[in-house]
Amino acid sequence: MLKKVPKQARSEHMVACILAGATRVLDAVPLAEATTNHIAEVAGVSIGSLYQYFGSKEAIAHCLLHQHLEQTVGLLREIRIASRGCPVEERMRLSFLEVLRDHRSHPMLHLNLTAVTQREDFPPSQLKQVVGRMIDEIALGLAEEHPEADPDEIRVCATLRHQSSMLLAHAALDRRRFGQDSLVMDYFDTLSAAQLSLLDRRPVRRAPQSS
Amino acid sequence: MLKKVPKQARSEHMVACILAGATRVLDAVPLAEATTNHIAEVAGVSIGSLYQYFGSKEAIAHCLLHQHLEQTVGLLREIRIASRGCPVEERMRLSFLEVLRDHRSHPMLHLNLTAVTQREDFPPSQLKQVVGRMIDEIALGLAEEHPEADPDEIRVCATLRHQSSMLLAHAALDRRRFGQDSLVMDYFDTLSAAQLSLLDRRPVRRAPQSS
Amino acid sequence: MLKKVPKQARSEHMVACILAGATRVLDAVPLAEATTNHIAEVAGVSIGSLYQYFGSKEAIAHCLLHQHLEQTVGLLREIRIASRGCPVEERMRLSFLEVLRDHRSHPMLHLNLTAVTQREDFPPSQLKQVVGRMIDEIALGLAEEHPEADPDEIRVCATLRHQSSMLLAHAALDRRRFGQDSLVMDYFDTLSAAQLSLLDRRPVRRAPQSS
Amino acid sequence: MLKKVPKQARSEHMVACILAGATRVLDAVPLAEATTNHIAEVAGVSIGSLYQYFGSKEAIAHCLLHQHLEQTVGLLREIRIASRGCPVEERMRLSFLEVLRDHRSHPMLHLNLTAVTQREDFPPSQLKQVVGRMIDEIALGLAEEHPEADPDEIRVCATLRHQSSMLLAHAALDRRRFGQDSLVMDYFDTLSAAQLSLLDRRPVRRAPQSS
DNA sequence: TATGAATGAGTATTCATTCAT
DNA sequence: GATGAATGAATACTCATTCAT
Repeated sequence: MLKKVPKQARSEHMVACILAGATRVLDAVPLAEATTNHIAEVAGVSIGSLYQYFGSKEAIAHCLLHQHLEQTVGLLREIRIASRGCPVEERMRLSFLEVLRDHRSHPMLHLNLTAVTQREDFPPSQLKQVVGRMIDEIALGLAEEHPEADPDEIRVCATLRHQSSMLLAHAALDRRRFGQDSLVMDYFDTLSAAQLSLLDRRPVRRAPQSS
Repeated sequence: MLKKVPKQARSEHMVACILAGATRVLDAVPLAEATTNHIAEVAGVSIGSLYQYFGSKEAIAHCLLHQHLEQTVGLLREIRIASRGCPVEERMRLSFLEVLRDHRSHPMLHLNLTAVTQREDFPPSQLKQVVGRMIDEIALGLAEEHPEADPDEIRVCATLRHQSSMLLAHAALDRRRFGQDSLVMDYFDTLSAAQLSLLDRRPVRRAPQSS
Repeated sequence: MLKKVPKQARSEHMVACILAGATRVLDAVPLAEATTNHIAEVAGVSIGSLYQYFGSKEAIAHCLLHQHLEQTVGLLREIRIASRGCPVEERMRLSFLEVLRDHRSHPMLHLNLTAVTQREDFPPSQLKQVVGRMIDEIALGLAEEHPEADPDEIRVCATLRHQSSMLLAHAALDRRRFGQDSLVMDYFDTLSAAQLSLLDRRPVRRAPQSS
Repeated sequence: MLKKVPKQARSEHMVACILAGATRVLDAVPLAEATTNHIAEVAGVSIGSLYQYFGSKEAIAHCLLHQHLEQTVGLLREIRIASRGCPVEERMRLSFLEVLRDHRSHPMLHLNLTAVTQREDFPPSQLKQVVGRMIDEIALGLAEEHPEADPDEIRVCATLRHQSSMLLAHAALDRRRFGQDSLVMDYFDTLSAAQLSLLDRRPVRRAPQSS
């Protein structure tokens, strides 16, 4: 990802500055419209230095995405541990609220980073690993609630939760549709319950309570 | 939308070619990276001709989106009319399968068109109208099933269905995660039932705090 | 000049329309910014027809210039003949007023046509002839006043008059400098007198009357 | 005027090269037909570098015009100071010879720069100031000769002198008409005397109607 | 190592001109 | 002849990337 691993304090600070600049820039314009010169300028770093550490514009985006995923995984772990003992719905909701908060603070950024992921030429290895760790973390949470469930099934379910949380959080950014968060949370609760019921092998389909 | 309305057969063919080319190109790369020259080349049309009918790169994307939405609205209507008498779940599923098939045939394209929609400078009127018609069409389907429901509530529900169908269809594109459609349909059925139950005012959620 | 000499009434009308359109367009924008499509549109003629009669954009400008010079030569002749018997200054002034009026009615056009003349690749023969006739006409006027003067000298003087009249008329278009025509005419009279004195072989130089 | 002020020696050289190239190009073709790529090529500089310092094609022309006017103002000042004590005609002639020499060395260039001035969208401030300084300089010369004259009248006269010098110098470029400079100088002397006499309030005109 | 000047391939768009109808 | 759709070379300008200082 990084062209050169920063060893000295100065280098580390440089890389941090560049990423901070990139965060600000990519939170305002799509990656394709963001220029490296602009990122360097906002970062308060010379364009030459930027290329000392990042081989290309995409490398910056990838690094940012990586950094962000790592951060989120950490947060989710903390919440999982801290919320032990709470009712399921509450635990699910707490995690999602964290994701939501994160998206709300950098609306465009997440759209951009997701777009990077969708590219055909998306580079695998490094980033796939972090996504994997994210799924693992979610799976851990589900396993705590359903110790009896098949691990494979739990992973599939975790993957779905990850996907849908991201999608819902993105959608929630559109204030025109989701004016109030209560609507989003309602939606989330419904989704979440449905998903959990899938895990219970007792599908909700066909008007369950109406019988 | 179009700079000049094609009158002769030749012109119509030209516009069709350009849109076909744009479809192929935008199904491969994000709009920001697609070049007008490339679109023209793939369309087998000179760049000058492209600009004879479309004032800008964005105009092409907008036209494509418009065309596609119109098509989908039409399909949904046909399905709604043809499926009268079938059980609810079946009707819902038929519509969604259509959406899914469409996404599957042009995976990237839909991602791109959605991205266009998210742009801040997204132009209103023309396209917003078609999105409106789409919601209306979904609302009609719901109203047939719930004639007693409040029209406003139906529209909200229709909007949510539209959103979630899109989200699910997008997610389903990721073959790495949804290898078999049965999984997607399971997911859809669950979601769909949950949403319908919301309309019934009998939420699916298990043990909400309100009890 | 013309690709094809119009023979029929319809063709002549066509050419007239094109030239009228070109006049309107070139009176608004510099030749380099005027497009043939725009000229055709303003002329109410198809672009294909325009190229039927004029081989290129420049051909139109040249034709316009030619037409205009012919017209001016004719006007100057009429004035010369009609003003016989008037005092010299009056005669000179009458001619210049005609030139000035013409420039005032199509300010930009003259600037443009002059610019065409200045081009390095300005084509000779045809247009040079008309300019020659213009000089001849002016020379005739001077000869009537100075029958005793050497013909060659008269031609040089006529050339100077032509040049300076054009220049002065152009300059007079700049209302910021020449707010009132009286100033222009004052200037013209001074110039004119100085030129006539050159012809008298009694140069004005060095404060003539102050001695 | 300049997008970025050159600080290092290298940058200054770059800007100098670009302006030199632009001078050569604009001395051959009208601004509208000069391409930035061509200017860059002739200047031996990459197109990117050109745009590093000049925001647009027009910016180059304006800068060139500015530079040239500054230079001329400086020259005229030097001549005025150096020629103190010489007879009036001599002083006037010396200044004009300088202008003439300048035009002769870059015939088309001056035509082009003047054309730039005539554009409707001609930007004010910066360039207008230099033109103002030019008039001021000429006025200073006149004031030395006519200390008793009204300052306002001197400025009007200076403006006229500036105009007519330019016009005459432009006209003199046409070697077909002004084969020898003696003719131009004769013409200039006559004009100059006439103008000075205007300032003396004793018009040269022969037999005006006011007598 | 840090800098930022220099580079030039690449982009959207225009417009003179051709030619099938 | 008249039309206007089609063409594509050409243009102004941008920006990722390199490299001399």
